[in-house]
Amino acid sequence: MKAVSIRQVAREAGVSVATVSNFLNRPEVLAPTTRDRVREAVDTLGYRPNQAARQLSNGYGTGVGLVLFDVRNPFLTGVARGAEDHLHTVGRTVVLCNTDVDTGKEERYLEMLLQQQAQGVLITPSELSRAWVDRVRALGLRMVLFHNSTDYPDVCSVAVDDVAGGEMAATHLLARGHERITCVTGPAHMRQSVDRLEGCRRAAALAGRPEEAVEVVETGAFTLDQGRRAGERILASSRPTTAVFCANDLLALGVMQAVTRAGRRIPDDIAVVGFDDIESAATAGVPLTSVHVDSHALGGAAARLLVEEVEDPAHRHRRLLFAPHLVERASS
Amino acid sequence: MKAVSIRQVAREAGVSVATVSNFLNRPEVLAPTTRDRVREAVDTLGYRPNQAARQLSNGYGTGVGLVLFDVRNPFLTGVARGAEDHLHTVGRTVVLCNTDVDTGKEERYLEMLLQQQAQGVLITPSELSRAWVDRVRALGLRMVLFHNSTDYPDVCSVAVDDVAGGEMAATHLLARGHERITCVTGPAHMRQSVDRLEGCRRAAALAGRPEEAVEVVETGAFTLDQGRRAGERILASSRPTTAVFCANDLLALGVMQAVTRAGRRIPDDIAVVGFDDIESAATAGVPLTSVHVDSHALGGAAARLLVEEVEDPAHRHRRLLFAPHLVERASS
DNA sequence: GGGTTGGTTTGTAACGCTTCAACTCAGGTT
DNA sequence: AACCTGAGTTGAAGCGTTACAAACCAACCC
Repeated sequence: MKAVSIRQVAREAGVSVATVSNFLNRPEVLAPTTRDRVREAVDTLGYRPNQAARQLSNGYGTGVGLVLFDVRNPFLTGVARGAEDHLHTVGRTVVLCNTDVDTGKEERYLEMLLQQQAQGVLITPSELSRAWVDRVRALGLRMVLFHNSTDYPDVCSVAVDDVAGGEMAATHLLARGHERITCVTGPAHMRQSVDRLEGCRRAAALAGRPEEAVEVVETGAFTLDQGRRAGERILASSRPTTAVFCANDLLALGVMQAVTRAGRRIPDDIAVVGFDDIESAATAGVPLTSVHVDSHALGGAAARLLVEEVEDPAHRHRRLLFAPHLVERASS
Repeated sequence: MKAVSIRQVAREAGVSVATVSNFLNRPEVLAPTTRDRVREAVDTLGYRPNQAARQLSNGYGTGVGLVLFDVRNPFLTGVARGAEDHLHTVGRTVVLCNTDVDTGKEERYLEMLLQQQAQGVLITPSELSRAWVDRVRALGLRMVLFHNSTDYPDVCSVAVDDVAGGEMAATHLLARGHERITCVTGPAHMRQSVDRLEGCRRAAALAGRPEEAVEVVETGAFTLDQGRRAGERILASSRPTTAVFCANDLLALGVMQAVTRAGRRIPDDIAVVGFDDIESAATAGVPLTSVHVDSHALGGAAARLLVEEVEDPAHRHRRLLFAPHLVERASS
């Protein structure tokens, strides 16, 4: 089962190996008759160029590292699929790496990708910093970050516009006639909490509502359980609400459970809007209105940026911000 | 930014390249002092072996193809993660490929993996047949299938024991005192429908119930919408039911929506059990009892089988069947 | 007829590593 | 003193490709 080499093809076609190599890489330089002869030889022998040899000679391979916190995160799964789709069409190969936000693992993966002479990495950086960026740069790895930060103009990155998302959710609720909005956020130090809340406030301001029109309920984590508790707090509040915007779908589902359990109707008594549009949002008892992010497009865009960086010497680093959109369902 | 080669390390350490190569691959043959000298040279120079060169010389690479219908399928996402985890620990690299059940795409991916001299593939075959297996074999690609079939004893495969799963779901319901069970299946030609139903029937038989104790409701697809319709049909039935087992969670969630909408209570009036234990099962309005499959373990097992096939000449092909387990929640 | 041209083709030196037969040499045997 | 042993080391031949400079050659020009 010895693989066919370029030399055998050359012999079969009665030409030199250089000609076969040209056939593979620059067919247009060959005389038409030669081209046909080589093509035939390739077909009859079932020749398959050896990627390793190619890479050794070229100095770089076709691999691209996809370094993610965890593919199981549905958002990242979409990103992975989007990246793979595009990279495949441009002849690249995707090497999947899960870091679990562990800088050690991340480091080892980058090291491995370097040995493979990967063309670059699409990465959710575990610990982004100037030093980190510089170090990866120094390794000679090109990269595109999945990260929402304006601090690194010398790296390409793609991210979601959380402020815009929060704004569209709140605008939607206000347009439905709700006077005030209760915004359930995650931990205050997380960018998502901050930005989505800011979008919410901006919508209120734009609609001419006073600042108190947005009431904040902060939770300790973006979980179902925390959502349930937030829901109970909201119901027990002295100033009842008719509209709740949650910075994430799990929180929203939790709030809905609490509300339903208390015998209140959704959306009649209380309208709820989430963020992320996870699968559970659509399949919930009362399907949840949510801010949807096109993770597939995001992954594709990252892939495109990387390929551009590799192929275009005039490449300029840039940051792509993706606008989400609202998916209206029964909960609002 | 020229990469350091083995030759430079050899010079730095004052030894031959063969010795450095030995240091890398069989350190135990070196004299301790030499070993230290080489180690030091490697460190100071920051040497990183070139994977392509290694592969060219060895005749095979470190890559393993992970060829799936679609990583976005939550089950396959888990499989992917499980496979990656294990392959990483044994120094392999995962190449992600999505086929969308398109034999053309699948074919192209296998071709590509062959050029990369991948060690093998873990695959959800788009169209399994004797001919297909033989062809992939002929290409010289080792493989492990994610497929539930006993027809190919000459290939390793891993799958879920659907019969056992159906049985545990039904046993659970019967143990709760339900006299009869309505089993909502997907299309009758799909293996999952058949096997899960069979498990259900087996449980009834084992519990000494008559055959009519299991009533079948067939649907056209494993979707939420079909579940809703099945639910309506069940509610409208002349022979009311108190327990429903659905061959998949989406069907179960649909049934639950129909039941709740009709003002009946879960689990008081009707108990529901699903299959797959997708995320939405846990986050549903009434958390859904479901048959859980450890996709991570499945992926890991497939990876292990492949590695064994590569490394152990005495390897025997085999089929691994994974027993699922029931996750009891509020719906039953 | 000799010279030029430009389209084609080719010989061969890398690319960086592994492997294996061959070699070295200190220490032990006879 | 001649010989053997075995641990440690090494030179060089690949592995399959690419790319470059050189060679070839038919057609064309003076």
